[in-house]
Amino acid sequence: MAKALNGTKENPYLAHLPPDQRRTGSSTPPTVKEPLFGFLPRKVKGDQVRRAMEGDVNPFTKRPLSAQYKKILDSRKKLPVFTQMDEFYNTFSENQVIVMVGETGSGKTTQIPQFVAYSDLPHTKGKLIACTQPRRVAAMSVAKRVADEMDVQLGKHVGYSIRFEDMTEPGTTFLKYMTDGMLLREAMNDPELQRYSTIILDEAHERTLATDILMGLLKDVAKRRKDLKLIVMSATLDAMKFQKYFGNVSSKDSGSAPLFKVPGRTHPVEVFYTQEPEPDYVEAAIRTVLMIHRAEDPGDILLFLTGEEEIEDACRKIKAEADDLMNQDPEAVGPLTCIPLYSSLPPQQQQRIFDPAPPPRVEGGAPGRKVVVSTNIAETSLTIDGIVYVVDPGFSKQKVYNPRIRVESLLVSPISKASAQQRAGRAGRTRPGKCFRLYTEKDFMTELEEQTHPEILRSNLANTVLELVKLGIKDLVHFDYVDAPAPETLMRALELLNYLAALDDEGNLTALGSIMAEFPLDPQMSKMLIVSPEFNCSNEILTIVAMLSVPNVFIRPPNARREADLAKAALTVPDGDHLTLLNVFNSYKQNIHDKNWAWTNYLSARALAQADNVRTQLERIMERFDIELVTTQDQRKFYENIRKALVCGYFMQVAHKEGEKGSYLTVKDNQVVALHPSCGLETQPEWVIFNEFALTTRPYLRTVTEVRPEWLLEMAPSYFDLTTFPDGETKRALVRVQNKKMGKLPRAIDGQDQRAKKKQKKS
DNA sequence: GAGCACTGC
Repeated sequence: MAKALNGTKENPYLAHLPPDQRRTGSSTPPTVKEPLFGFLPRKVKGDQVRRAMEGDVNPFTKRPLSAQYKKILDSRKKLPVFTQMDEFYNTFSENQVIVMVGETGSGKTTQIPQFVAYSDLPHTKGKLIACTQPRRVAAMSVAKRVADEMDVQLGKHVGYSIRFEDMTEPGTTFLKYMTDGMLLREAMNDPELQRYSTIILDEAHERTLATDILMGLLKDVAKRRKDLKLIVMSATLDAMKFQKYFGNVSSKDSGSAPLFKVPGRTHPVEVFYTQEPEPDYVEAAIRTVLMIHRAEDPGDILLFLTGEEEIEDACRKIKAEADDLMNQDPEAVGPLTCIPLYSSLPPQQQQRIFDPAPPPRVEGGAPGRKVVVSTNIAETSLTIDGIVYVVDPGFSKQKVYNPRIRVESLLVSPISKASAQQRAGRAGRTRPGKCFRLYTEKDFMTELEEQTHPEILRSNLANTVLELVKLGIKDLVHFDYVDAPAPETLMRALELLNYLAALDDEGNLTALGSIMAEFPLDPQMSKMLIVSPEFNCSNEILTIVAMLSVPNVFIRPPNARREADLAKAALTVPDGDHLTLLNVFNSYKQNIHDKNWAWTNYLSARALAQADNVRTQLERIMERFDIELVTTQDQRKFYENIRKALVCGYFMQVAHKEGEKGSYLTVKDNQVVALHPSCGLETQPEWVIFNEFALTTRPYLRTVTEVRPEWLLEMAPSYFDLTTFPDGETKRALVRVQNKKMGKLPRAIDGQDQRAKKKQKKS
């Protein structure tokens, strides 16, 4: 039974004080101001909390509360969640798991964790409350806001934890905002998550890979740890699914976790559909933007398109046509600025979306208008105030995974209803707005999926499977997924991990696999990094891995392609793109004091700095496992050793040249591919390993390095076991290599191959 | 002779 904070022996609030300072056994009210007097952990009522919040002393720090605190408190009281505090405490006190629905503007992300703090009193027990976010910026900015609201310094009682930045103070921080991926990492080393009293999964409806895995883990942990509470916060449409999923955590629950619902605070948005389907959505979008500009009241426009090129193109066209309109009728049509927005834009240029709309061209003339043309980034990650009109063609680029050929690629696909709703909502942030959907109402009702498929169904799961095995989940097929991935996707992941020797034939984690899981990398990369000291090139592989983990460093402006290509050629290593990446990074470090070096060489300084950061992080992990950092002293072997180490990780991503036209076949999967035009190889070697299979205008291999076939046989004998290898030209080439290696004379191909050859001739 | 939706460890 929980005891109240009233000065009895069990008073956990005083446990940190020396015994003589504890007011034990006394029935007289405390002489010191104690804002949390009488608080029973997890039995707290709304009126108690409100009284504590209204006091003069910070209940958590015992310091006097500032005037700023009072001011923020007044604005907090106006939030919809705040008015439902009593209901929240009733639900929270009585249930281990609750699902909460809080629409945009309800204040759930900032308020609920604070409410929980008053109930859990985590600071008295050395525990923490965690609130996960899918994005780093959100974790950081919300933590800052909540620290202000609680009148504490960010990083003390309230902090955040994201990759590369831990803004928490052990022993002091009791409320921690963090990325979902970060909590998943923590779970790998503390599967019971003992540090936490309550875990809040925010934005669960986004269904990121990490949130989905956390839901499965936490459901299980909650069954074992009855003291752990969970709050799953989501948008309306998904709530029921989560309620059912968490329904059987406690035996007394009747198959459905309770729902706590808080309305949002947004303005109405009127939605319009087209009468007929639009054959060309970009053209229709441009037309609609111009129609709004001509005919609608002042207010900024947000247009959703799918990618960089499409956006830049549309911006040019909108600008040109809007200028025409204004010149034809300067009285009626105001000036228009068109601002592109996508993630690979430098942050400074992304800031332009917050610029005000242009003023009228002449005094008293038609007002100006701002049009933001954006990818999905404006759907969740970035909020632009002042948007009144949204134009939604109904498409976005989405990741899809094909386990059959093991290829992850981006495809332009129709969005979901939930996504369309989210987009429309962007028009109602500051005042009532309008949303123009460039598809018919019927298509909306019948063609669009309710929800975007969760990421777990659209991804290669090699990494996730390794993490799960490290977490002690043996039976991956029967893991309690919210949505189970395709069995074939799991099979592919297990197969890859087995070939990499991260898992043994029974699916158990090997010592190597255990170390691999510690690296925030794809298993192929952690494998080659771990084995690289054997080839005397761990310094170099570390750099290559870091470079492969950040966005493309090569910049190619449309108006300076030739110059950019020349700059790149000067840094190119002809044996392979991986080696070029190494060379670029080393040159960057050598010229680190020349601030213009990256710019003059058409390289992204931001991506290079990021690579440096990643490299440092990985280096620390290597140190922890005593993986040496070494460099080959024999210059003649320098590149060869690196290429051998690359094979140790990427032997399943090999292509063999077939014919003379530069066409390649991927080994075993037999996909016809070409080297990407950005590839820097000076010849077309017979054997290459590749980092990426890209499905764009046609299938391409990106980031390619030449390898020798005898290395394949040597480094990955089980994968290249010729007795089980599928017949074909690739196998015949490998047989020739093997025969030569074994000192045999070149001889006629064996019977099996004869048959294959005959078959090939026929077709 | 192309392009990189977005996020995360």
